[in-house]
Amino acid sequence: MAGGARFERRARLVRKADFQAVFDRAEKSGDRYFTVLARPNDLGHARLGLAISKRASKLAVVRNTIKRLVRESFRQRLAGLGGLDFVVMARPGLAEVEHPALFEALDRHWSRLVKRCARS
RNA sequence: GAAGUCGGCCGGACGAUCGCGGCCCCCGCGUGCGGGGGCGGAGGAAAGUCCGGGCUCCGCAGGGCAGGGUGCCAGGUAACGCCUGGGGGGCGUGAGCCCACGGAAAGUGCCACAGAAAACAAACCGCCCAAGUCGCCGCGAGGCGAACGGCAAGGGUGAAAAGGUGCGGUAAGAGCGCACCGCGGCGCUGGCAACAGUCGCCGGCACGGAAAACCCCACCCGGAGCAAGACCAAAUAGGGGAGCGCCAGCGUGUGGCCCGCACGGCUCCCGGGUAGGUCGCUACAGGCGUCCGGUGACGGGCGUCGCAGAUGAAUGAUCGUCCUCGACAGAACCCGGCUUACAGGCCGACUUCCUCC
Repeated sequence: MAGGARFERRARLVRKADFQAVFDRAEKSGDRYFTVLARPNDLGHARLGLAISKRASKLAVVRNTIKRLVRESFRQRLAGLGGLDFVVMARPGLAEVEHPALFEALDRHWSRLVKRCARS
């Protein structure tokens, strides 16, 4: 389909070991909303893992909303992300921020991390 | 029309584009993936995890102790700490609302501050000198005074001071006596019962509060939980399953302990079980409609519908239009309750007041 913005299932971090690998050796990019970790894989496409803790918000509704927002951003940029594994963590206070601002912030993280991983 | 009480219901809508996970059908092949089509996809509280049950495993849940829960009566229910109806007490003009509502004459302990005294009563102020006692006066009869004497009516303290009011009574008083009220016991009547009664008899009254202090009484409760549990199965360690049998000791075993119970021996069989995966996993004490029984909770009959099943965890993002500008908040095995949160709105029944006819 248009833009090839599909996947999801295969584009997710599923195993505990996969998460651990990213946490162990990763490029970091952070701001006041998110902390994003990235690490190259050899699959030829990007994968996303979410680690939205209760510290970000104690309400399940809010955590779900954040996850959906991050997935949506990831889905739209998927084609340009290459073979990287990402883990996104949210910081407290996210709930009050407007969506467009969060999308912009995530875009910055994606492109920054893609550049850094390409260099190394 | 205004104020209020109770019960029930809804919880942004529509469209476009891009997406997510589930099931069914068709096609393709490399048999779990791709393509196409269709159907559905969070809540009234999904929440807190406070009760109750189903389900699963464990010794198939036996006896006792300990522990926990419940607590007016009757009914409903799978069950309950829930619901309905009734009784009692309290609040409100009223519709209605609220109540851990068994036992304090089984025992132990407690009742702050204040107060003399907080439960075998007692006596600070006060009241009284009739008898007895003491002091003073008098020849004497007697008089006056008093507390180490009598009293508990009045004052004062307190949430509460040992029935209330009146009359009699008395030195002053007191259920000391009487009347009425209250209280307790027994009976009778009504009610399944809690309980009630203008009822009768008896008792002058022996009954302060608190059981959300211990406790007593009655009834109930085996434990753990879907990370239950079953199956497939890399790695690693050596054990696991079935059948037959057992006197005692000892050991082992999900329950806090004891008893009881099972296992240990022999024979036969062979895989084991972490990562990962599959099942459990959604169909039901089910929803809706209707009729019947019941004051009601609810029960029964008939018809009809199929209503989320994820597992790093699916219901979203963007844009447009509209309106009364959108609260609290996200399923995780499933139900029944309770409790708590909640913008705004709708419907019905009833109460009080005002106005009009």
